Amino acid sequence: MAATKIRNMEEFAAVCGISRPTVSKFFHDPTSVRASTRRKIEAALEQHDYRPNFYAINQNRDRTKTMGLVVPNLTDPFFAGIARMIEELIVEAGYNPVLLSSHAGPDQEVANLDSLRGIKPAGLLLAPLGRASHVDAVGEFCRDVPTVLFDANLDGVGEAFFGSDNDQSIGLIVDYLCRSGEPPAFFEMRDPVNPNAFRRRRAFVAAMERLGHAPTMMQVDGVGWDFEEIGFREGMRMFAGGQVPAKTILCSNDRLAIGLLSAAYESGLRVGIGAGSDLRIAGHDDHPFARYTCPGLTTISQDYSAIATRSVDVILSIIEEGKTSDERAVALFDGHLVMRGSA
Amino acid sequence: MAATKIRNMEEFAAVCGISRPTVSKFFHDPTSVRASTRRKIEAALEQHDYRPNFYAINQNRDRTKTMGLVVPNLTDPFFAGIARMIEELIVEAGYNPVLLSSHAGPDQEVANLDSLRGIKPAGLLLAPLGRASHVDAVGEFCRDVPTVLFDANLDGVGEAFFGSDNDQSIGLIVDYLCRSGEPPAFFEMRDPVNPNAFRRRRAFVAAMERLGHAPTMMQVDGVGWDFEEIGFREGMRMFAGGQVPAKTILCSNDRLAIGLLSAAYESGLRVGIGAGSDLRIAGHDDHPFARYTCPGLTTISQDYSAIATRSVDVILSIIEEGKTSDERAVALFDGHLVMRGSA
DNA sequence: CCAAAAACTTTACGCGCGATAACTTTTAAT
DNA sequence: ATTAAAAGTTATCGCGCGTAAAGTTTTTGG
Repeated sequence: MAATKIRNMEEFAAVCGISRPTVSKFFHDPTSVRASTRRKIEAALEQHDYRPNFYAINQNRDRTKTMGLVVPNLTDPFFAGIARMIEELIVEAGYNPVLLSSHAGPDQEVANLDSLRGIKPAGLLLAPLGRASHVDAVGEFCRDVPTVLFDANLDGVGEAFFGSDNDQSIGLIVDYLCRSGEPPAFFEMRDPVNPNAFRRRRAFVAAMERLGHAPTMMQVDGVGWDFEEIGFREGMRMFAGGQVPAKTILCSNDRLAIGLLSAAYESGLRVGIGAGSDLRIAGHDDHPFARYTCPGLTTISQDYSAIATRSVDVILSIIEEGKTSDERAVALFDGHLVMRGSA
Repeated sequence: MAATKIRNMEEFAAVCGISRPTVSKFFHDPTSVRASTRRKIEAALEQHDYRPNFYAINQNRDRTKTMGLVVPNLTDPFFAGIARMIEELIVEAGYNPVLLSSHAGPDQEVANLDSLRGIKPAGLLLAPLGRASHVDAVGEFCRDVPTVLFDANLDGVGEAFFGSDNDQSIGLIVDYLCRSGEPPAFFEMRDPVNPNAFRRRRAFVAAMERLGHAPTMMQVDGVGWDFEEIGFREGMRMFAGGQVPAKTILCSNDRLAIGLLSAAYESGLRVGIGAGSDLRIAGHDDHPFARYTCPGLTTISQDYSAIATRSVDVILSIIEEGKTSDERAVALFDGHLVMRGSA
């Protein structure tokens, strides 16, 4: 590190012995300059730790090298996990991810997009709140900035959508549960905040009817994102006095199931598939802790990796090659059954 | 929304019927202009949705209105939770939080600080990786940007540190465990990545010796952040054949305990305080899922709220009032015992 | 070795805003 | 009503970089 402090690209170019426009080109794309000049610049870079002013670079750009990444709730391990995957892919592609969480609701979702607008992102990867989202506001943003939705769809919003096929996955686990024991009842929140809940409800009804069973719904009260608490509280109520309202319960998501399992344990009920068990409980999502419930939670694992990869691939190609097709790409990936002890 | 698109502050000022410097003042601080002109501007704002160019604003600033927030691992619910708390406080104070996770290790921690440097943040709230951190690089950053550490301390780095008093909290739970049953053995990773592990180890030894017991350490192999997996795997090994290496096990953190509880269950051992129980398991941190383990996990809840509040308060006062004292503020907050069924 | 192509240099302008100076108008206090 | 203080106006500069035009040097290929 030399004593001379470099203030701007002009000074740095002087140190390199190269003109400023060429240095500017170098920072835009190192391969666009002659190998010999590139070496000179890189040599100078090692001695003087200069970096172009981030704000000056972007001031006159319509699009920057930042990429928005907005998820419903970062404290939900599912979204934390997929956000991390996507973040890595974005960084690999040479973009700068800006991670925001809409946990406070649709207003914050819009606020997130609003603050992103000021940053002029090259694109946005958005897992919307879903039914609760202010679709108009989100849609308007998508008209200005290339956007790919994932996890939850909003009809016609964004250039593409990638998520899980709830019909397939719920069908799969309903099939399994019916085949291996009594048909399941469906445990969910009456008025859920999480995006895919309604699709799963419909998928459950469809799957049960397909198999010739009347669908039993267990819709519990509760607001917000504290699903474990809701599952636990309503479970305690259901199981009061050792009552079992159904021999098999399929939860709309693993976090509800985790609460329900805990309630069953507290109520002295044995959950599992063994002979002495009182009921079976299954979930959906393959939550990071689903392996460690007691017993382990039988569930559906979503293909996070496929969702993340496709989402990033598509947003990048839209940004870098322009919109190639008029069609809105949609792909739903299959979930896989993960059999553990609980069902 | 009017048809005329506003391109810059000049045009917007014209629409307002106000001069540009005054409009500039308004955006810097709305109360700094006369109420009548403020109304004019706000009226125009409702019709033309103009926002000052983010990059142009910050180009000539040494310090911006952004605040760095760097944590070791966002997929760890503990850090996700405290990050969210801090984020809210930062937003309330009128700053823009930039959230980064150092999950890939010390190199990424430095890379995070490096990319923050380009953004010229007003300050940084840093939960460092701890022992693994590249202390020199982190320290150098702190000399340029006001920084408050939280959760884990690095000696002499940053303007202040706020965290939990591991001596107090471990002492508290060791006391409780010794008083209510057999003295605990300490279950931890031999070479932990998480910040406070070593302090807790020392605190455990000290607490046991204070009570006149020989400290029993159970140090297991395993690398990375997948603590539940490590706790489960090593638990299964320990409990093989129904063996119980100790009647009471205190885990270095809840995530290890969650894995261990699961292993105990799988091994047919009954965890709890009841008469028929085989062993007791306790943790530390009051993980969001600690309530829902089977049985519920007895643990220590850290005072997240105090840590978050103080950290933000101090960084704000340093930024806005300058460094008032030469002393590096340090405060350790007490943990509280949360008694559940597991111990 | 020579011509064409590629890369580089010099010069100059613009982006959107912050900031200041010098001057004018409005407001508040006597 | 008078006057000083407060607020607003006009004019102008600078920030660090992108970018384009015109001219010069270096590289490449036959």
